[in-house]
Amino acid sequence: MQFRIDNASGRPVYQQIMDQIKRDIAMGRLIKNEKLPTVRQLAGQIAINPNTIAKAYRQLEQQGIIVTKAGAGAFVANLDSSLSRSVRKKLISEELERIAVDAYHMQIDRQTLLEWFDNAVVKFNLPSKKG
Amino acid sequence: MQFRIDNASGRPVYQQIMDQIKRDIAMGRLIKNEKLPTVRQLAGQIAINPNTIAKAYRQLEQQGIIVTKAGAGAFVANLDSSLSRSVRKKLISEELERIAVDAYHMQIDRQTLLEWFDNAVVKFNLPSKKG
DNA sequence: TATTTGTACTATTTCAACTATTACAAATAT
DNA sequence: ATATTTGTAATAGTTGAAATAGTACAAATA
Repeated sequence: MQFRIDNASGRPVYQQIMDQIKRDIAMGRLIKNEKLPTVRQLAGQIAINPNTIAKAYRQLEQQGIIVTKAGAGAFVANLDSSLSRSVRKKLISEELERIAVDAYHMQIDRQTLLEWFDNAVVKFNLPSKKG
Repeated sequence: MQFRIDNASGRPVYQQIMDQIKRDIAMGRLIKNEKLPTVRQLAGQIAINPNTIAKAYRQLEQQGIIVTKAGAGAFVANLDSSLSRSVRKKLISEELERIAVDAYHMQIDRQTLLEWFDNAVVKFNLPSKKG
């Protein structure tokens, strides 16, 4: 598994780890029950402290995205969003609105933004309705 | 002008200020050349340090969203995105992809996400093509 | 039974965010 | 002119998250 950490991005390393694992799962590069790198492996590979990886795994588990077993390792969990629809809508819509504001100030027209949106969404395996 | 600061959100206060000003402009609540609250006014109203407001204004000016004149105040600037199209596309697309990943893990289907996207975009005055 | 694995804990360092205060130059009002 | 208001700059200090360093422990595995 390949990781790319950008120390100049301002984004905390443990969040970059989380981002990339979530992204790989969403793109189908990591599948259900697949084993993730061990905490110590990944810490060695990226050359950072094991605690930072542990923090990322801890939060991913809390979000229900991976399952960890002491002694065995960390594994991709089943999809199971325990958040209510209203909470999910609120979280996603806030982000979407922030993007719309940025698009306004960058003078991006509606059609172009929709095009970029489609390009982004098509990369991931979102279910279709009733799917 | 009304401001709402959430100290528990984890988002820095100066960014919350920026968010709300950018949002108000994008929604047409603040129009070109309109005067913003003074640094000291706003600091008093929100009960935070003037430096924090100054930081927000400084960055908004750097982004070309407002214009400031010492002695006069801060004003809404003309729309003028100096960023290249490729840079704008990269910035926006990265955010859109992050949302798509989150939507995947929340098991949000394509149609629903598009619907939420439309709801978000319609709130702001994005130009139409050639507009 | 020895090793590997995730977890927990404490201590320390680093840095961004924020506060507090003072000072200054440009714009404005009188 | 001159006093006031404005954004800006600078210094110093506080707070909290992020990350490092090291040790220890219990569960799973070989």
